[in-house]
Formats: sequence, C-alpha cells, structure tokens
Amino acid sequence: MRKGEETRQTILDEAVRIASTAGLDGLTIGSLATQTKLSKSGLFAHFRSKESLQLQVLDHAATRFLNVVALPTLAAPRGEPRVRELFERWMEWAGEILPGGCLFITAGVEFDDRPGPMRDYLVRQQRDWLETIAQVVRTAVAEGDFDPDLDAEQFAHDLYGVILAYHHTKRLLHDPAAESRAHRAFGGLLAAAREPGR
Amino acid sequence: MRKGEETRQTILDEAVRIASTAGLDGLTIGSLATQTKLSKSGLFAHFRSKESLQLQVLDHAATRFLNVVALPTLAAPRGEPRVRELFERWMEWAGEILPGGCLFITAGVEFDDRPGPMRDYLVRQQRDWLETIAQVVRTAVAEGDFDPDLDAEQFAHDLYGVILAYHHTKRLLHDPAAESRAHRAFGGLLAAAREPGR
DNA sequence: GCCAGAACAGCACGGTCGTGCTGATAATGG
DNA sequence: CCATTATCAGCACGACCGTGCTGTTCTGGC
Repeated sequence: MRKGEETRQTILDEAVRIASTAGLDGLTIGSLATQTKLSKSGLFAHFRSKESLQLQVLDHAATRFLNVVALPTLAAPRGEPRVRELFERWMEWAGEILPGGCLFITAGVEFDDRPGPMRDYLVRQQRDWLETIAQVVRTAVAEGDFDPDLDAEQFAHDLYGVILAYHHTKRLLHDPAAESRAHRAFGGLLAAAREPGR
Repeated sequence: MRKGEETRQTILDEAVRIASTAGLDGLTIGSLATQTKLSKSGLFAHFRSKESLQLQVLDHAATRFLNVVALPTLAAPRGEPRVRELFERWMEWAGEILPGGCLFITAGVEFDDRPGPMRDYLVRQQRDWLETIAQVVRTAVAEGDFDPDLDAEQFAHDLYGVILAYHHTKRLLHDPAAESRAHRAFGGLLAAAREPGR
C-alpha cells in the first residue's frame, strides 16, 4: 500500500516537470513511463485514465505552489511587506522552479477553450488564487499601507498581468531584463496603490 | 496556378481558427482536411511538412494582425490617441477576432521551450511588435502627451501584460468584467505615463 | 516465513498521427 | 480545343497514442 503511493509521487513529480515544458497534452504516458523507468501499463495502472493523470498532475503542482508560494507568503508581516513577499515568491515559481516555467499558465492557455474537468479545475484554482491575492491586498489596505479606496480585485488582476508579462518576456523572449522589467512594473502598481484617488 | 493559391488561403484561414483554440500541435492534418473538405494527402501536398504548415499558419495570422491591428493604428492621430487606438484594436484581436483568442499567445506558450524555426519566428515577431509599440509611445512622448523621461520599452512590456491578463481573465475565467478590468489597467498605465518622475 | 494482495511487466488492440507514392481529374496557356 | 501541368484523391506505411487483459514479481501483515 505504501510503495504504490511512493512511486505515484515520484511519477507526479516527473510529470509536473514534463508538463511544464511540453504541456499536459504533450505529456504522454509512454514518455512518462520511459522517464520513470516503468512500463507503460505499469504506470497506467496508477491512474485509470489520461485525464485522471492530468488532473492529478495539476493537483500535485497546486500542492507545490501552496507550499512554495502561498503558505510562506502568509508568514510574512501583514501589509505591503506581505504583498511584496507574495510577488517575489510568485516570480520565483513562474521563472525558476519548474524547467518549463509556470504549469498553470501553460495549462490555462491549453485548456481555456476546452470544456471539461481540466478546465473546471483550473478556473476554480485561479479564482481561489486571485481571491487570496485580493485578501492579502485588503490587509495591506487595513494596515494603512495602501489607499483605502483601492480596488483589491483590480490589483490582483493587474498583478497577474505583471507575472504573465514576466513569464512571456523571460521564457519566450529570453530577455535578460525580464526580472528588472517585472520589478519595475510591480513598483508601478505599488506606487499607484499607495496614492489616494485612482 | 491560381486555384492552388486560392485553396491554400482557404486552408490557412481555417487553420488559423483551429489553431487558436486547439493550438498549433492540436491542429492536425486530418482534422484540417475534414474541415476544408479535402483529402488528407490532397491538403498535405500544399505544405510539404507539418512544420511548414505551422509556419505558414503563423505567417498568415501575422498578416491578419498587421491589417487588423498594426496598420490601422498608425492611421490614428499621433500621440496618446494613437496609443489608445493601438490598445483598443489589440484588445479586439485578443478577444473577439479568432474563436480561440490570440493565436500568438497560444503559440508563444506552446513553443517557448522548444527550440526551432517556430520559436525563432515567434520571438522575431514578438520583438518587432514590442518595438512597434515602443515607437508609438515615443511619438506620444514627442507630442508632449507623456512624460519626457518615460521608458517606452517598459511601457510596451507593461501593456503586453495588460493584454495577457485580459486574455486570461476573459478566455479562461470567462469573467464578464474582463473588458472593464483591462481598461482600468490601461488607464493606470496612461496615468503613470503622463505624470513626471515615475 | 508464509501468503493474500498490491505493484508491476508483457503483449495486443484499434485509432490516429505525419508522410510518401500512384493515378485520376481539373485548370490553364498556346 | 488540346495538351500540359497543377491540383487533388486513394491507399499504404511505420510510429506512437491511450487503454485493456493476463500473468509474474514483489511487499507487508500475521
């Protein structure tokens, strides 16, 4: 009973890596079996279908995201410092952690036009994350670091745009200035959030 | 000689639509043949390989983008109005024109980790577009609409982030507020661009 | 240390992929 | 109007896909 769970984790670890570069469709049972030194049918037995595998890959990545980004963020001091911490950790996740960048960005683009469990999972997870960001921003407002009239959801939306632009600039364009551009964009958001009246 | 070119255009039109939703890998010769009422081999004869087809699909979409976004933008009055026109047309392109949203965003995420002609084409095209944006912004600076110290490349980068966030919010989340969020984000960029000193 | 059951390998299947080859058919220039 | 050439269909191929079935090997509780 325990052995199976252990190899399942090993498989999912590798699957997340592959999926981040090749996408969740490009992630194939055969290649994953080769990479993990298992037979195709032996690996398949762990997941009863490919869609189930893909969902578990997404969930596995979500757990890692929670541990690497979300939870440590909440350990930072309330207010703007916590917003900064969130951004820094999110950037690391999007740029360094996985060989192909952020899996959720890849999967989001891949499944945004395909109804089904995969899309549903992604939407739920993205909404949750946006709400988490907004909540962190609201505490910063409550702390007096940001303008009381700041729209926290709008800030979360704009912050997502900064991360997406960073991902694009770094991973596609291979622009060495990607980090500094992202930081300047983030700085702009912070400045606007501090000033009252828009 | 002319008949072949005509059907080739018809094929590419349909191919761009399919690729915008299914991606350039999901775009398969068989499905494309079915959709265009051609035999698989008959269609294949027009393009000598799948990679050639994909490149031509990208190029076909680039031509449409040029006609729908880039060229009309340059017809708008110089300065901030032209920046606004660019943004509005770009948003239409990213949200309405193709059934699956912006093909370049999809393709960019799909090929950002795969070296080869496809990636090279995308990088070149994205760099050109960013430079075009920066140029439009610089004329707005020259017109006195924006702060003389404004970093045009940074503005182009940030604007790209707004479009990416819009694409994400609209196509994945199906958020009806996607348009208004994007406009507010754009408004923030404009406000920051007008104010001197950051 | 045995033994039930979990974990895995071997093999085979129908399907679809990209890609060639061989003719039939249709379009075009003289 | 005809001949030539471009345009397309039919068919076949090897490869790989996801997925079942049938065993063999290993693991853990008694």
